[in-house]
Amino acid sequence: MTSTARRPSRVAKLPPRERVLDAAEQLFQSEGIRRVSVQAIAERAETTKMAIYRHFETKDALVAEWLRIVAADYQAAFDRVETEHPDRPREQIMGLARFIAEGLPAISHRGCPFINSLAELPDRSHPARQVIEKHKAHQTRRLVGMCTDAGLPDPEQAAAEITFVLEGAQVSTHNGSIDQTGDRLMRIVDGILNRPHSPLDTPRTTAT
Amino acid sequence: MTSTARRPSRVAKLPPRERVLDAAEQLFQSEGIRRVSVQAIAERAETTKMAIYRHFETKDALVAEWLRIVAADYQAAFDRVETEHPDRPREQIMGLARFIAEGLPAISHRGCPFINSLAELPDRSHPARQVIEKHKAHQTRRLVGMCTDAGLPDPEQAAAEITFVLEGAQVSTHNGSIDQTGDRLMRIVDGILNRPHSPLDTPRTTAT
DNA sequence: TCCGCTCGATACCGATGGGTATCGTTTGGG
DNA sequence: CCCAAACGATACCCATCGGTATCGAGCGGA
Repeated sequence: MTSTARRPSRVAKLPPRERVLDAAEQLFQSEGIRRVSVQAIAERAETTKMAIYRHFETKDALVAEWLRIVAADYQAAFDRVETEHPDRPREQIMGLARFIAEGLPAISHRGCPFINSLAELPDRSHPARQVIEKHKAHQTRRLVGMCTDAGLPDPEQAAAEITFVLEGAQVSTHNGSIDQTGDRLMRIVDGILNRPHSPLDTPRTTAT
Repeated sequence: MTSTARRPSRVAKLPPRERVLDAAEQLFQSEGIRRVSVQAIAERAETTKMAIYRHFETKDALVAEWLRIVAADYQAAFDRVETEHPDRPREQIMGLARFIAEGLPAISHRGCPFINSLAELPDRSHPARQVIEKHKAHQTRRLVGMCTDAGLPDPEQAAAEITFVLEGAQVSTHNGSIDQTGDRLMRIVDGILNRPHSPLDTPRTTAT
């Protein structure tokens, strides 16, 4: 999840812009956006506020850039499961579920960055919001594609169900209302993929 | 969801404390907690900041009180479906799902108050956090009870799945990544309840 | 060598916001 | 009728925070 492997994450002699993004990543994730001041980011990045404003127009721009990076991490996860399980859409989806499930412990204190940012940025005009919406739309499209490839009946509905479950698992992990969310999540997704789709049964509710 | 039926919601000649709670409810829901100043609440309630601080120790206490009210609304929804469908746990659960599904359009701009508050209040020690956790735990307990009564194999797992789906539907509605979330949600919950439980699969607690 | 860019440091500005003090006015119960 | 409590209004204090201005030190390239 928080992609601690992307960059050394050890603030060292990286160029300041990278150090700032590293620091922002850590602080935004653990403390939230609005609770973290630019000053705090500067200190954590071992630089100054001025240096930050040389690289980013405003704090909002920095937030948007951070979310772009997080989105790229998720995209990378999609890419990885696709290359690891070529032409095996079911295993690709299970790989995605595992990616989320394994990230759950890391977000148990603090939630999913997208969900949190959505709550912290009510303005739809905020640049970060557009990053999120674009990312989510792209992710949904890709998941629907996998469900289609997996031969699931009504792939859009299946993608919706998987999305709901993935998001919900993160929320429930965050508020601690349910235990063993990782295991439960894997079992649920497995159940969705291996559901016996009785051909007589399907024309029940107003399916598309 | 936002329970516009609970109180007149029309700021009139209610006692100031009620007017403050009304105003806080509307503003916190639509704008978020941290973006709403006490001053703004006072203006909306047609009173002053001082009057607010006569009834609430701090802003945090007001936030907690607001969430207590929201939680009570949800509890009322539980009570309602139980009395409307006595001894029919499946219909009770469907009623809950419908309660959430019908609330989705109202939260399409802004998300579920609990999820949002969780994101806005990272401190586990915040009084509002304890309200949320207590409420979520209670809700989970009740849902597990319904699943048990419904004779579902592994009721805890079923309750987890339903919870995930309900939370996820709210998140996905908020970020707009999926369309027709209400219909999809109802179909999913229906599928969970009417799933053919293969008798070999789960020799678990065959609770009544 | 010298020019220009980036970097670091500090001080500052203006706005916002939580919370308090004060004072005059309303209001309802004994 | 009278008093005390609650109310409304205003002004204020102080901390935080986004963003800016300035100045001097390093540093790479021509």
